[in-house]
Amino acid sequence: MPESSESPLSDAAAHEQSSGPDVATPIIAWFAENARDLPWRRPGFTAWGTLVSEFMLQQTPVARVIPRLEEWLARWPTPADLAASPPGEAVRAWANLGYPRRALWLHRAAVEITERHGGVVPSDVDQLLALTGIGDYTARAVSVFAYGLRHPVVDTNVRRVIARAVDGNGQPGPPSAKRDLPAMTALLPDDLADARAFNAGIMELGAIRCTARSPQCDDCPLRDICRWRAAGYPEYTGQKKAVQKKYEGSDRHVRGLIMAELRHTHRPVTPAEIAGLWPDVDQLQRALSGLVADGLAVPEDEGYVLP
DNA sequence: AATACGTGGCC
DNA sequence: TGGCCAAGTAT
Repeated sequence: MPESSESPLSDAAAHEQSSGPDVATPIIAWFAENARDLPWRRPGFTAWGTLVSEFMLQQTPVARVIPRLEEWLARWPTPADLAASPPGEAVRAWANLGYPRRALWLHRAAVEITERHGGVVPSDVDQLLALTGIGDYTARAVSVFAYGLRHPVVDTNVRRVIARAVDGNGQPGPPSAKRDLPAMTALLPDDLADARAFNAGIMELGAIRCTARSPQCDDCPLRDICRWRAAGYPEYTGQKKAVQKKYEGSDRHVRGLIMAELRHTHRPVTPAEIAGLWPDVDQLQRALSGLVADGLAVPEDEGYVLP
């Protein structure tokens, strides 16, 4: 009799019978050997640091985030420190990370954490979701990575790995909490530490091996069980992603020009200076109004300043 | 549900 | 060159 009677099936293996091959075990093992050395994986990294990193990582590449994150945490080591600064300083420190509303939202979240949670980043997903700028991904990421709670964490990397390895599709369909969370839950190990490592590992796999454009399947821990690979990498036939609009000449572009100007000075930016940023007066006015409406620019006597 | 929202690197 | 992509959220 083999050792199966003496070594019971692991939790992960137990899922196998109803849910296909075990995805978690090879990913956890791979992650233990291949995890990048990133700031938020350092021992002693705080929950606040995790929250800040997750805000910055929303749609912005890791390499661009790291220097800004380190500056940010040196300047504002706690939520209360950030809450005590003007929001405009957060926008300035955000620099070129893009989507500067996130800086405003992060500042607002810091105020909320200070007021509602005594300055301690909450671990509860629903309390995190109630904070400004925190959605389904970030709430779970903070709860899991900062506090070790057991939840599925689903980002674009995770969705892509599951689409390929489990569903046999080259790309995931449109994001859907209704489908994405159950799909990840079905793969999640029962053990707390394993669940955390699996969440981090599958995200890392999507980020550095199972990438969108050039997957390195020969070095993938799932190469023997990946359904997309087994099927010969069929073209994706599902719903196409909405085409990203051209940036050059867009309203976003003009907003970006104005924001760069506001960040680079502590003096009000005059209407004349703003007028010099872009030839189309109507578009410039539209961008400026939008920024004021968003709270990123504030009109003063002399011109516009950060909040 | 579709769209707006920055900035830059990569092939 | 230019389209695609990047740890999403709010509306």
